[in-house]
Amino acid sequence: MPANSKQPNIYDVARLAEVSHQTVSRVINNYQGMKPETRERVEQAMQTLGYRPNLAARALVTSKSNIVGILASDTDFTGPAMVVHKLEKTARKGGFFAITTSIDPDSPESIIEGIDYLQKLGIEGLVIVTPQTTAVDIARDRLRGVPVITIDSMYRMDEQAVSMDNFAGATAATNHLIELGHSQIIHISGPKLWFESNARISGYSSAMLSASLVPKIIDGDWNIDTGYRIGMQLNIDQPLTTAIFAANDYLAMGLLHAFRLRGILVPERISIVGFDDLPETPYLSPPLTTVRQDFEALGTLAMTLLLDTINGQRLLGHDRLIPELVVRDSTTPPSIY
Amino acid sequence: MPANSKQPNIYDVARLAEVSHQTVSRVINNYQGMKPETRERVEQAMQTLGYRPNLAARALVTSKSNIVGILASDTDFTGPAMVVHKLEKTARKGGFFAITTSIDPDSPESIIEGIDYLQKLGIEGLVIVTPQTTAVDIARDRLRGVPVITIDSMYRMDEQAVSMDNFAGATAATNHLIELGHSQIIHISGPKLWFESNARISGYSSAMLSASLVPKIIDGDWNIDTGYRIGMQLNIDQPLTTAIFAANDYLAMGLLHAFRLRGILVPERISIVGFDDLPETPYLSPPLTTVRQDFEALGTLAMTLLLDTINGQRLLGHDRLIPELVVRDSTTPPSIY
DNA sequence: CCGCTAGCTGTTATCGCTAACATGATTTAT
DNA sequence: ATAAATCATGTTAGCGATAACAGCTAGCGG
Repeated sequence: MPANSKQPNIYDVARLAEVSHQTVSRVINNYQGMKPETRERVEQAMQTLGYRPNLAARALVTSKSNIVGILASDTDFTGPAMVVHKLEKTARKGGFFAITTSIDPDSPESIIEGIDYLQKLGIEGLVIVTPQTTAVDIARDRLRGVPVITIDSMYRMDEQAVSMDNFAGATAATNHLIELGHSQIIHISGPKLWFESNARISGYSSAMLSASLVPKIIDGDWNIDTGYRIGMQLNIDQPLTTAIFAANDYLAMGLLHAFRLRGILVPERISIVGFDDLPETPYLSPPLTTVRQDFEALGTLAMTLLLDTINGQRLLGHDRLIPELVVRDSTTPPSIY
Repeated sequence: MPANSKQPNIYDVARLAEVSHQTVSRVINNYQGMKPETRERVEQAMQTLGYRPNLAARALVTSKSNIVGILASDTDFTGPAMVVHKLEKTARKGGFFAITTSIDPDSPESIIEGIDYLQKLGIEGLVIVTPQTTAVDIARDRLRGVPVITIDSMYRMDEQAVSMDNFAGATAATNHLIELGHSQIIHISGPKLWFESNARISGYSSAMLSASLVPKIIDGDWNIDTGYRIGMQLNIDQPLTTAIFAANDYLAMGLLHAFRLRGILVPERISIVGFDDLPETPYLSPPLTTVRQDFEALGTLAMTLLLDTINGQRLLGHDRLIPELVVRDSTTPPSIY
């Protein structure tokens, strides 16, 4: 095996098949209008030589890299991970390579660095999965001419984006509590810089106001121990609170744990709703009422849109997925006292 | 901005800086031994033109793609996600691009497809994060000459790999239970095809046998509802069982929930140990004793090794990380009855 | 004051492929 | 039967970079 180590190229194939290299190129590119017999011969030759087209050479001459970028935030949350996974799969199915770069969404430098890195590769499109506002602007500014699509940016409807309708999800969660008869409902929000947080806050507030109730928001983030800390400190008697809508399941789990330690019964004393429907939520004590998002559909949709745009088959638009309320045992009507 | 849309190339820079294109190339490649003044001039020109080297052209002439592949399994578990994340970061820091391809680890075709896909790009190295045996062999067979490194393959010590010592982790978990005084300890395993499962089974069995105890293994997988189902069905009285070592935290969480429903007290009646240290494990009821793995270190280490090998600075070897037992409230000495 | 050696910079060829045009062999139209 | 149109394939040039070597200046010793 050490002998002729070089990878065969298009000329080697051409020689073996006794055609010109251009004919080989035609076979590779599936050109219609050549003798089936010739094509056969070329394919035979490619087979026996184990020929593989050199993408760098092709990229050089066509100035098409066949690569799309994915800019994802540092976090290891399951949602984004599933989205990224589907993005990659869909890209591959569409004949593209997807290269994922993770960034620290709070550091503009990190974002710029990530985008420059992708740009070096000559990406033909970009999907941003960083649900944080600044990345999009930076990307559009630096990647002129390259289609950029965002996942989730509900409150900037001008953007080219695929979004999970967090507003609708939050509304559904809040309305569920309202319909059960709760009137003192607190929302524990996610971090302020995230698209999702804001959309959920809006959805919650809107539902509360529509029911002539007063929104009350406690600032949080996505972490379980934040939920725990808030749960340990929160005074739910004054003013009397009977329900909490947490911005994600981790917060809800932290709350559950804190209330368990404090002897506050869920759902008897207080109802809790989460958001995300993590795999373990049905197995919590009590099983958590939450909002399920179809991340896989989100990823597939986003990449499909992007590829269609690259291929000139469509212009980027705005598409939206509606999450679904999953009612479990952590919510009941408020008890009478 | 629509005017001269073309990206500037090395010749444009050369013209502006009044040097030859080769001199520009020298600047790009940080060649030592040119007049600082010339370099300055060239850098100036690159700056004003917004020049970016074309990687495809470079790859073509150097036959170095500067890309490494990551082959990861379909799963969305946090552990692998963190590993992949660090792999990418480390690759980027080392001047490489990392392209992740997710595969279905149970389908050889999917593996072959993924590898071929990566090979087309001309990857210079590959990290396999599919903790399942077949992928490695396929990769090595198809990617002759390209260094391949595996994450976790404890039981094939000949391989070039970085591994989490699941055997040691499982031993630690089991010994912890033994030292507490348990003698009837069941292991609920992960899926048989995974490296990790087998290593944990071995570690458990070995610890049991060393203590002259009889191993008892129930086949499971990684899913929480499997843990739940097993927990609902398991007869822990006959023979009397006082402790369970679950192959991962999800299984443990499923067990916890089932036992809660059945009124079986944890840890009073039965102790439970998990594996992984998911973020929510400290907040379970009771907080879970588990085994923590430093996935980030694992990813960093693996990619560092791979890049060093590509750069010819080292030969791939075998490196190993030891996980750490984290004792919480779900384990106590067996109660006397 | 000449030639030789460094020290910089320039010239030419080449990587593997596709685009654009050119050519030869057929077929069709008249 | 002959010009024109069609089909299948071949030829040439060039994408943007690096490699390898060539060439030009200085500075130094003799």
